[in-house]
Amino acid sequence: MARPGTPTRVRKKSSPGAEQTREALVDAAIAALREDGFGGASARSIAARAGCNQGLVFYHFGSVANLLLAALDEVSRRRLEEYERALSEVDDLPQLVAVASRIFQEDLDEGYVTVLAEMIGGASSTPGLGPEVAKRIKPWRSFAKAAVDRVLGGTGLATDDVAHAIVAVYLGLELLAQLDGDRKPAAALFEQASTFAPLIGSLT
Amino acid sequence: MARPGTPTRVRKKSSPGAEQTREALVDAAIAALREDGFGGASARSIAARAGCNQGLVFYHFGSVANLLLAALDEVSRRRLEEYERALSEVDDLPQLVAVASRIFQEDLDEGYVTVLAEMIGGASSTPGLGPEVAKRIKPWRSFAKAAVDRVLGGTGLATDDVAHAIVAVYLGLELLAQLDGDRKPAAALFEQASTFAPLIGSLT
DNA sequence: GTCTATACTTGGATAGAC
DNA sequence: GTCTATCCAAGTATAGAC
Repeated sequence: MARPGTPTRVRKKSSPGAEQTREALVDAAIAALREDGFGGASARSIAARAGCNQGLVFYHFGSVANLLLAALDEVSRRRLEEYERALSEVDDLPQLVAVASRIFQEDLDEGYVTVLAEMIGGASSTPGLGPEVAKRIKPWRSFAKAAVDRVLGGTGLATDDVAHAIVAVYLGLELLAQLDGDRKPAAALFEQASTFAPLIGSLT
Repeated sequence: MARPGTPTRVRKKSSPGAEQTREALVDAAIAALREDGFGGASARSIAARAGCNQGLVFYHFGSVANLLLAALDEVSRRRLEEYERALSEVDDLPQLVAVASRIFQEDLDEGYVTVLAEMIGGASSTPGLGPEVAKRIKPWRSFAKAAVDRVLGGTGLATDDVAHAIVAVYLGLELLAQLDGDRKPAAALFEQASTFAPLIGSLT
């Protein structure tokens, strides 16, 4: 939300190497996007979170936009790894909904989807950023399609469209949850979905 | 009425009246949010679009944030009016999907949902803006619920959750369409929905 | 590699002329 | 009511010391 209180510090003040600093900046950028949004993710605010100097943003990443893209890369890497792990347990639609529910809860708690949504929304005001963000969102969409194919494949359904809708719901629920500061409606929705999943599953 | 010697000046010729300027600024703010996003909607960029001076933003609205909220108000007013008109033609789920499809297409073409999504996303980086935006999004949610109730009411379904999901899909599809510069996936999704609507309708 | 200092730019906001 | 001028804060980015 809109910066109440002290921002999250992700690194203690010692004398680290280059790799530590890069990581600290990426983590700080994630935190900044999550807590202050795209507009609040400035070189200065990120560096303050990382406990290092503002100039290091440009030394290590060349520009703020590049650092934010690196943050998006990192979030994608972490989550898709977790998603793959979770998807391997899934065989049918009810299971998928249950797993998706748990994972989405994690995503909201950790603010990962916030990072996605803020980068997508923010891309419109930074020339050239859009295509780079799109490139990094693509794996999420591919994953969604793979998950849908796994449980609805061979049913003649247009899994492309279903996957697209799922990503849209994901982002939209995040926007609303962020706006309200309330994740309960999203949770309730997943509960509804889990009661309907067997029904839909039996239709196919 | 006008006394002799003091002709009533309806409007100065060289400069527009206050109301015209306000409207121009609001329209310009909508355009700025749509084309340049929240981050690109500065007092200077908006005033340039409106063809007037930057200082007038503060004279008429006090702050940029207030102008953006006025823009959101105007978008809500325009669209909800249109929505109400459209909803009155609707009696069942297939009709609702058809009407929603047409309206959503309009929303995308005119960039109305972009304004919503940008304001929601941008609110995280401007202290105090979140609650104000939430207040203005509420009518959209109420409308969605009313529409859902109209076609699914009395079926025991949790229409609150369904309406919440619909708003989420709406915002999410917009984010993705904006990112890709492509509205076709959203259109395809509505087409899918219109083939499934009768099926769901018959279930209830 | 990291820090300090600084040039440059943009944006929010106000004062005062017209 | 509108415009010009200006101040001030914040942000990007670079140079150079350590």
